[in-house]
Amino acid sequence: MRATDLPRVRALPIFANVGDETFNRVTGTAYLQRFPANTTLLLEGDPVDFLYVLLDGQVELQGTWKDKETTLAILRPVSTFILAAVVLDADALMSARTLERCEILMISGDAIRSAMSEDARFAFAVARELSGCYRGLVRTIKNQKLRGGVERLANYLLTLRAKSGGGDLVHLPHEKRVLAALLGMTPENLSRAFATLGGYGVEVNGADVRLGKLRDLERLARPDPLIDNYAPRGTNLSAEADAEVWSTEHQRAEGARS
Amino acid sequence: MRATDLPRVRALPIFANVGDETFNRVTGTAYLQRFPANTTLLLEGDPVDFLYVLLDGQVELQGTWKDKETTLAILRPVSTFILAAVVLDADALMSARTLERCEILMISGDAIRSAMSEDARFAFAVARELSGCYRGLVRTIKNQKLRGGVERLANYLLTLRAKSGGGDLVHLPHEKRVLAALLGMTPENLSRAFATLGGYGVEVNGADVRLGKLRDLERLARPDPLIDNYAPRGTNLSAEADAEVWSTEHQRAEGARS
DNA sequence: CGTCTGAATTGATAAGGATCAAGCAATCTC
DNA sequence: GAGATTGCTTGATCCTTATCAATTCAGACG
Repeated sequence: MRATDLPRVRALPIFANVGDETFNRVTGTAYLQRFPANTTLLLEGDPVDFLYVLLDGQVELQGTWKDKETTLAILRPVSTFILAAVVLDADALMSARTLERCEILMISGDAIRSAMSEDARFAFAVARELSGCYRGLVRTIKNQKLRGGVERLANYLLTLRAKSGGGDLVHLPHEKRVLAALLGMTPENLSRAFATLGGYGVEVNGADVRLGKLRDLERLARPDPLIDNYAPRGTNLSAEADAEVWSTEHQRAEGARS
Repeated sequence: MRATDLPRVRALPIFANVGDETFNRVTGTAYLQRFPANTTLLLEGDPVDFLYVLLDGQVELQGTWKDKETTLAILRPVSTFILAAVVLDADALMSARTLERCEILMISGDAIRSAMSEDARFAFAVARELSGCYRGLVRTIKNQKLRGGVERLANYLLTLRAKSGGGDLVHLPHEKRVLAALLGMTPENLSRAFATLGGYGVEVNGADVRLGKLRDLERLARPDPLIDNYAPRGTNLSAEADAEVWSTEHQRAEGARS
C-alpha cells in the first residue's frame, strides 16, 4: 500500500478513532489491489482470510441455491464486506463480484482479530460497523417480505433520489438486471414495474430516470424510515453504522418537529 | 437480580470471557423481569435503553408496513435482542412480543457501551455476537429470495429436526400462524404447504409433525449449509456467534471427509 | 357440560410474479 | 461498416401466492 493511500484508509470509520499503534499493525500488512470488472473476489462457502474494504468501484454480493441466484447487496465506496465472517473466522455466506473496475483494500483477518482483542476502541468500532450492516439487512428483509415488486422499485427510486441530492433526475448506478436481482424480481418484471410507475411520473431513458410526479410516487411508495434509509452517501457518511445513526437522529428530529 | 441468577447470566457467551470487573459493572444495575405471554416488550421506532437477554420463553420479532406485518425472527433461550440498536444508540427497527411467559434480563445500554469502550474482550464478544446475528439474517434473506414457500417449510422442518436431536418426530414450538409469518406466507398457504409435503412423508397432528420419508423430503428441500444452519441448540451452543462457528467447522469437517 | 372463541383447514377466485419466446437497440469486435 | 452479442422490452402463458369466505376442531370459560 502506497503512502498516498494511507490518509483515506485512516479516514475509514473503523479506523477513525483508533490509536496509531493499532492502525499501523492492522494496515501494515494490508495491501491495495485493483480488479477489473466482473472479477469474482470470493465464492460463498470459501474460507475468508481477509477483510475487504471497497475504496473505489462497485461490488455485488450474491447468493445462490440450486440453479437460482440473487443479489444481496450492491456495495459502494467506502464499504467493508465479509466483516462478520472475519470476526468469527467463518466461511463466507455470500459471493462477491466486481461490477466495474475496483480498488479494494485487503486486510489480514488474523490482524483484525488480534487488534480487536487488544484495542477496545477498535473492537467497538468494528461492533458499530457490524451493527450497521445488521440493521441494513433488517431493512432489506422487511422490504422483501412486506412489499410487492412495484413498491420495492418505487421506494428504491426515492431512496436513490435522496442519496443523490434530491433532484428530479436520478441515474441507475449499474445494469437493470442487477437491480432486478437486488429487488428480488426477474428482469422482465423490473421492466413491467418501471412501466407501471410510468403512470406515477417515472420516465426512463436508459440508465437515467426522471421522477416527474414526486407526490404521486410517494403516495404509492409509502416510504417508511424504519425500512428506507435516506442517509446521504458522501464523504461524511460512508459506513453502515453512520448511516444507521443518521437515520435515527433524522427520525428524532422529525418527531421533534411534529 | 437475585444471586441465584448470576451463574446463568455469567455463562452467556458475551460474558463468558470477560473479567469480573466488567461483568459486575454491566450486570450490577441490570434486572431480571418476567412477562406474561403476548406482552409487547418494545415497538419498532422506539428508542432503546436496554439490551434484552431472553433467559426463558420465546420472543417474536416483528416488522410492519402499511397494514402488513411479518415475523423476522423467533428467539429462544438464550438470546440477546436489539443488540445492534444498543451498540449504535439507535431506535429499534423491529417490535418484540413475548409468545409465552418469559424471563428477560434487561441491561442498561449505557452500561454496555461504556464497558465496550474500556474492555476489548467484552467489545470483541459483542462483535462476535453481532456477527452471528448478521449471518443469521443473511441466511434468512437467501431463504426468502431463493426458495418457494413449500421449500422454505421443508427446510424449516429439517432444521428443526436437526436442532431437536434428529428423531422422526418434531414439535412446532409455537402457533402455526406465527410460523407462517416467519416463513413469509399466509396461514392458509402454510396449511397448503403442509398438505403438499404430505406426499413426502410429512404427517401433521396439531403441533406434532412426523417426518416419515426423510430421503424424499431432503430431495425436495435440497438443504444447503450456507442457508440452513443445523447447529444443535442446547446449553453448549446458545449464541448466534457459536451457531455460526459450528456451521463453518461442521462444513469444514464434511469437506475433509469428501 | 354447553357455549364461545380462536386457530386451522378447505374451497373458490384474483393478483402477482416467473417462464418462455420474439424482437429491438446499443455496443463491441473484426 | 457489417455482423455478432448482450441487455432490455414486450407478449403470451403458467405457476405461486394472496384474498375472501365458509367450515371444522380444539381449548377456554362460565
